[in-house]
Amino acid sequence: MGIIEEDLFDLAELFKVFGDSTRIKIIYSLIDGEKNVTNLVEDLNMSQSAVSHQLRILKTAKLVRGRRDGKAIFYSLDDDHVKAIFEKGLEHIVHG
Amino acid sequence: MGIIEEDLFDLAELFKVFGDSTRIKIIYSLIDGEKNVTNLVEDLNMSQSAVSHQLRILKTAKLVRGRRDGKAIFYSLDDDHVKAIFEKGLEHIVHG
DNA sequence: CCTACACATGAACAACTGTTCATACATTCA
DNA sequence: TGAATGTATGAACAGTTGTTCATGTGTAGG
Repeated sequence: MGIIEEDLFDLAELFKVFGDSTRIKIIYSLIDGEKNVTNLVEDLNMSQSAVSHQLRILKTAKLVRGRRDGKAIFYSLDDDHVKAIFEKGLEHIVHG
Repeated sequence: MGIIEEDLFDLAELFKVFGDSTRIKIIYSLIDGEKNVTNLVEDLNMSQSAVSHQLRILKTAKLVRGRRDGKAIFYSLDDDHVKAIFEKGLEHIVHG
């Protein structure tokens, strides 16, 4: 497993996506299970626009994925790594 | 383990520190073991000032720690969590 | 002391980021 | 088709971030 400079760049980009309060709240909210945008807006108490913008960033980074059901779009964490990274970070917080 | 809003904020702040190429390179470089600033400057091929500025951020976030030996200051990862978080992130990259 | 070396730090500036506001797109139902 | 609901998106703007440049601090040796 040879790590090249590009991997380190990508890694920084990944953590950059985790490094925002709004996006972290979205990820935390989705650990419970999938939620649509309206649910998330209520959960975070933020504007629908702000949440949608951040969902797009999370989706582009392949951290969440969306599934349409009628008018609503339900988002969920894309894979188990997302939760794992979240939890590893949390460990560092609570043991600090 | 009740997670409150402040924890999520701190968590985002933590990932924010990981979310920069220079700092990720420093962390990666320190996985090998402690290094002084001059070593890191050569390793990253960046200005001493830029590296020092980022070291300060990493130190403030308690991700690295410094130990003076004569004129040099040797930096190392502060605890095992740092490496663990780095590696969890890397898993997501290489399986992408 | 004075110089050289190792590192830190403050100011400044360009680049980037996240929110808001307005508007557009998509789907359902009457 | 028209209205209502759910979501996405572009522009714009303030706030933040990382680098550079210049300078300051600390340590060892002569």
